[in-house]
Formats: sequence, structure tokens, C-alpha cells
Amino acid sequence: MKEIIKCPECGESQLQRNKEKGEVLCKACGLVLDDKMVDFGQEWKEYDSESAEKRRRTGAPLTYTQDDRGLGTEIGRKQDIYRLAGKNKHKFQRLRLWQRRVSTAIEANLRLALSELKRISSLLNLPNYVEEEIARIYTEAIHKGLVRGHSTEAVVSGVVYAVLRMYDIPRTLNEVSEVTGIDKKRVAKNFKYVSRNLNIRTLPIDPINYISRFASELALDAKTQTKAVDIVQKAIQKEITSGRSPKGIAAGALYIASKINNEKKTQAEIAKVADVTEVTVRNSYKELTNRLDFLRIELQAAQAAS
DNA sequence: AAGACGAAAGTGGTTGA
DNA sequence: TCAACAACTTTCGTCTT
Repeated sequence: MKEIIKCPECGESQLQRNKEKGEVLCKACGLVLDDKMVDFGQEWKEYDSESAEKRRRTGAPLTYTQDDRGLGTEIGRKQDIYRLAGKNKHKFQRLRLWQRRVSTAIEANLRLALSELKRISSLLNLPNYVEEEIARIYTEAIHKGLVRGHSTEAVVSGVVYAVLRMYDIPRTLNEVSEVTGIDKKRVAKNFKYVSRNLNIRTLPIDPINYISRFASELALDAKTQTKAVDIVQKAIQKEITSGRSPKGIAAGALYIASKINNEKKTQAEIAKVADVTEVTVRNSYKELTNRLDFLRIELQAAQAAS
């Protein structure tokens, strides 16, 4: 699947689709062309042979986002049934009985969880296949009895965040908390809970994942964004980043980059989109400039030029 | 007046005895 | 399990532009 469009910023044609983030970005200059893009091509991806095996199918798509996997039909309630003529009445009663048998607690819970998920994923602009993955993992969770004794919504929020982390989708805990209505701490708790019990491994967040999103929210030039990425990479090499919040690092790098490229944003503006305080931006900024010599030089040069 | 800076005190999470 | 600890937040006063 190759792109033939050229980047409007630098003319290079090395565009890269980033399905996870719903973005298209230019490899050369880092410009984000479309960050609300969702859903291209197949809705699932083969990550390993095992999950691919599970999801490969023919015929009507089997989907995890509907509790009966898209194959079922609701059978009407009693009042409706008794209005039917004799012959049909009997038939429908039998069907309803059958449906009641398969309507276990699990399915009822799934139904609730999945309608919640639908709401969440549309608010977060998640690609289809991510929604599917969340549904799949929640289904797994419920079959392992992880939901018992826990609030459905809370577990869903944990699974949502876990999948976002698995796929490097830069959404913060706060954002998940906001759309789910679950307290931030509980989201984090449930994230750990499901990760532990389902053996989901997640790496620490790479600050670079946040940069393109923050930069486009601030309407920063592509050059600034590239610069910020560069700064973060150097910072990682020097091991300045470990133990620090990735959001803070990304924010600090963006602040410096914007200063260097003469399109300075205030600490407050950056703090706002990065979802950290000004103080954190400040500390990160200070730490980065202290430890990375070339930044001091470039900042001085920028100041002299203006 | 707005922005940047930093001190002080409080919070929640991690770590190591 | 508890205490020490580092990072982050909130608040606020003071400098700088």
C-alpha cells in the first residue's frame, strides 16, 4: 500500500501511514497531513500467527463488537408474541425460550460493555480494528472471570487504556478517564489489573508518540516538530528521560523547539495541550537544556536572530 | 500586563528494608 | 507492610520582557 501523494511541506513523497494514530505523516519532515483519519483497508491486522489464525475468516464478518458476534436477532417480548396467530405463537415461544438459555450473565454484561465501548471509541476517534481489539480483550477478560466483582465500566476503561498502550496510540490516562467517566486512578488500576491477568506487555510510553499530536494541536510548524523529535531522541540517548513523565519530556522538547524555530509558544499553552503543569514544562525544559549542550547554543543563536 | 521563574508544601506511586 | 524517595502538582510571590 504505497502513497503517491507528495508532502505539501517539503515535496518529498515519503509519506507514511500510521494506522494506530490515525495519521499520515511525512517521513522527511514530520508533517502530519491528516490526524483524524480512521479506518482504511482491513479492520484487523496480523500481529502474530496465533491471533491471525483466530481472526481469519470467510463469509460475513465475525465481529467482537456485537455481543452475539453479529449473528443474532432479538426476539420480541411476551406482549408481542401473544398477539401472533396460534401457529406462530408456539414457534416464537420456543425461540424465546432458547434465547433465554443462551442469555447468560456473560452475554448481558458483554452487551453493556460493548455499547459503552462504542461510545468511547467514537469519542476517542479510534480506528475500527482497535475497537475490535478492545472488544476481543474484554471478551477474554470476562471469560477469565476478571469482571466478576468489578464494575464493568471500570474494567472496560482499563482494557481501553491497555490496548491504546499496546498499539502506541498517544492518548493520555486523563483522556480515557474523561470519556469513560472513570476516575483516573481507577483507570490506571484496572489497566494494571487486566494487563497482569491477561499477560499484556506494554513498554513505557515513548515521548515521541506524543509529539506529533501536541504539535498539530498547537499548530506548530513541521520543522519545529522534527526538531522536537530530534531533541527527544538525544535525550533518550543521554538517559535523561527515564523515570520522567513522557508527557513532560515531550512538552519540554516542544517548548525548546518552538523557541529555536522562532514560533514560540508559552509554557502555559504547551502545558495545556500536554496535560501537565507549567512547572513540569519548566523543569523538563531546564533539565534538557542543562544536559544537552547543543540546545544552549541553538537557543542563543535563535535569540540573537530575533 | 503577560510570561517566566522558582520556592514551598502537598499528593500518589515506586522501591527497598 | 512501612518509610524514604523522586516526580509531579498547586499555589503564590518575584523577576523579566
